[in-house]
Amino acid sequence: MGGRRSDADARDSRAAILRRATDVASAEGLEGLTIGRLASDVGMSKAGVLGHFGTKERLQLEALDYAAEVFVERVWRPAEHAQPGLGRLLAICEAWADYVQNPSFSGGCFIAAASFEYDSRDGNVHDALRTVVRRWRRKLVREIETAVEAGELPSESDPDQIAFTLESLAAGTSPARYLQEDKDVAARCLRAMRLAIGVPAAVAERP
Amino acid sequence: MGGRRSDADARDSRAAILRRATDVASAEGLEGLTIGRLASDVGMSKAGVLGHFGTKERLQLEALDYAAEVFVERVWRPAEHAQPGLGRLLAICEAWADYVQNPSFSGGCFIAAASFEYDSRDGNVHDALRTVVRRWRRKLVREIETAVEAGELPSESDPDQIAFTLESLAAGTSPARYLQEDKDVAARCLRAMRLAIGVPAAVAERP
DNA sequence: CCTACCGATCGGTAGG
DNA sequence: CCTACCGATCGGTAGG
Repeated sequence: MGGRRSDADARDSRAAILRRATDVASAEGLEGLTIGRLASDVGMSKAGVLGHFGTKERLQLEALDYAAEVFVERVWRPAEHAQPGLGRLLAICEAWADYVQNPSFSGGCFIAAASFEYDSRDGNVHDALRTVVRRWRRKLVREIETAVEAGELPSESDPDQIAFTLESLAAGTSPARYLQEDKDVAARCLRAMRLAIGVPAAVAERP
Repeated sequence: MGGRRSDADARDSRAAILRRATDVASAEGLEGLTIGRLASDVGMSKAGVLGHFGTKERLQLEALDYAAEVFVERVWRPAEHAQPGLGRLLAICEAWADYVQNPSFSGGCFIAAASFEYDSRDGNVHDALRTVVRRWRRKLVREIETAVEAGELPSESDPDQIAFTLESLAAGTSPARYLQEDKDVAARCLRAMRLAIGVPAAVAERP
């Protein structure tokens, strides 16, 4: 044991650290991450862990990037090939509601948790988070606008308002999973999302 | 300086510690609270601060109690004297949306932040939080039921679904204040709440 | 990638 | 309510 291993091994252990860091942070918070705990989790020394990232902040930023990739994979990817407009928007909502109930990290949606943790701090993590959240917001607004332009949603629809509501619903649903007795938050969340979008009855009623 | 002061003085400094603790925790998290920082903020020694509460956990629990009282004061109290049913429900939503935009603590709504922080931990703080959140949920559901029974809302309304949606909206709106550019989250939140309730047009359009 | 270490700070206690 | 202290742990560095 000890000493530098091959580049491939180094990449593997780096990835393992990052996965573990993201999972821990989803439950305990990005600020609650500690190098020492992470080191013992992955069976390395503190210096070994820190060597991959330099500082705790860089580790936090990389964990955020990783979580953002997972979010895109879980929420955007399944909807990507649906028809642009209302069809894709509803596919996004379905995947999103499913993600909220069945998240990829043990503490729930990392992005939502980090948003709460850093909304009133400043610094590089706050800024990076803001960028991630805004990018997603723009994607949502554009999809809603497409649906309105295609006549799939009423022309009086307010895309910014709808995007705001969808985001609030997805974020706000998270703590209900564990803190409440709610059995099927995905169904509840999706129902609320459809109402907010103003889905025409014919579409809302389909299986 | 030094030595035990009068009971009244002791109560005052206890209250000052609690106010400060709640404010700090709203921004940095209940877990991020430290006795040392709190002590220097209020101009006391660590032992002096801890003497009032015994342990950090008791301090956290008391901060939660205090924040819950403030929440009731800001969100329930202004609506208390409105007519039971839809009138009171809408008054609650107005006060709630206002509270989200203009919270009593510098980090935003303490309850929402703590819900995220503790949803996937366990322990006494988690349990206490769960109690607070459930009590509020029941109050909401009852108010919605009253409105339905009075014929102010459609008889097909689902009180649990509506209460769930209102809570998710209020909680999820919090991070939008700082993390997004959103100017008037109170108005957006309130609009989303009214839509979720299914407020009859005549009521929704009033000033 | 390790051992060995740094100063700072953590929650909490003893004793007054 | 203070000073003085406890062992543990923090993020990070030196040196190999």
